[in-house]
Amino acid sequence: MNYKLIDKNIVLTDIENFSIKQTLECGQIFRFKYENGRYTLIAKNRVLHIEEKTDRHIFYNTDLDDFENIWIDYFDLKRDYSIIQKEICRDDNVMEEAVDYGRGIRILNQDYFETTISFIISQNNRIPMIKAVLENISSSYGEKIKDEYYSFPDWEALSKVSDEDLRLCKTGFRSKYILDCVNKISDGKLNLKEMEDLPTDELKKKLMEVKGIGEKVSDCIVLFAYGRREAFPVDVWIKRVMEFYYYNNEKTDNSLIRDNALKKYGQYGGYAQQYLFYMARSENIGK
DNA sequence: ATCCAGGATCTCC
DNA sequence: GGAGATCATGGA
Repeated sequence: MNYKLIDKNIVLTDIENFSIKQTLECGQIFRFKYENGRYTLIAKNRVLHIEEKTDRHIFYNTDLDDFENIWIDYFDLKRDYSIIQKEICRDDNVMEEAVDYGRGIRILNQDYFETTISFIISQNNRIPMIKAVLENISSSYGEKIKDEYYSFPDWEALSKVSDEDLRLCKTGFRSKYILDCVNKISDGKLNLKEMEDLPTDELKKKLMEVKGIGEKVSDCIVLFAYGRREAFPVDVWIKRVMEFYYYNNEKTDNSLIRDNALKKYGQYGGYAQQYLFYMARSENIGK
């Protein structure tokens, strides 16, 4: 990896297995857009513009301090993904194809609260709708960063919002789940920061005490926010693509799919899941 | 119009 | 502990 500051922009070169397009569009994050040839990401209370060229990425209007102290970790740039890719592709032709398809995916290290609320909203919902709801919540209850960009609100800001008002953001039946999460935090029954040291199974169970967080949503939260890369969320896409390729096109219980994946991919389950999800959804496999 | 979406809960057995 | 209906909302 090589990076340098040129005119208030960070130019990143010589890095393998990184694509901002694949990283943002693989379904792990919702608060971004693509416009005029570059991505705009809202995270870490900042607005970041990123352009991807064949031999480099350009991070606009940032500095070395932010890049080194925030974005390298956020984009998981220090990890060697070639080891992971080689390991999960062993005796697995389907995974080879999936890795080849999404080789530039990095699993982000996202904010606990925003990720929790985001994946509560994700249940029985579509990605464009999830993005719209999160934008509604941010512009209504977050703080203005600059221009039309707002931060995602913290739990204190959302604790002042009524169920009725939250529904105006198109959360639908999920508003009561969001409020249950916020209330548990304000009551001290849930502390997302303190939970970061728990073993993964206990962390998952603790999250699942919140109404609206089940097995799959909990898996997403621990994977995308708490760095638990062994987690293997089984959603409709993973279910379809795995039934198609690994289960002879036969209906298979989510719990069985997950248990088998945990055994097969071990500490790399989350990566395997993202490669499969990205390929399946991008190519409409199994649908 | 009917079905479905990065599911979870509630009810009933 | 498993099957089935239900939950808002909007796009296909």
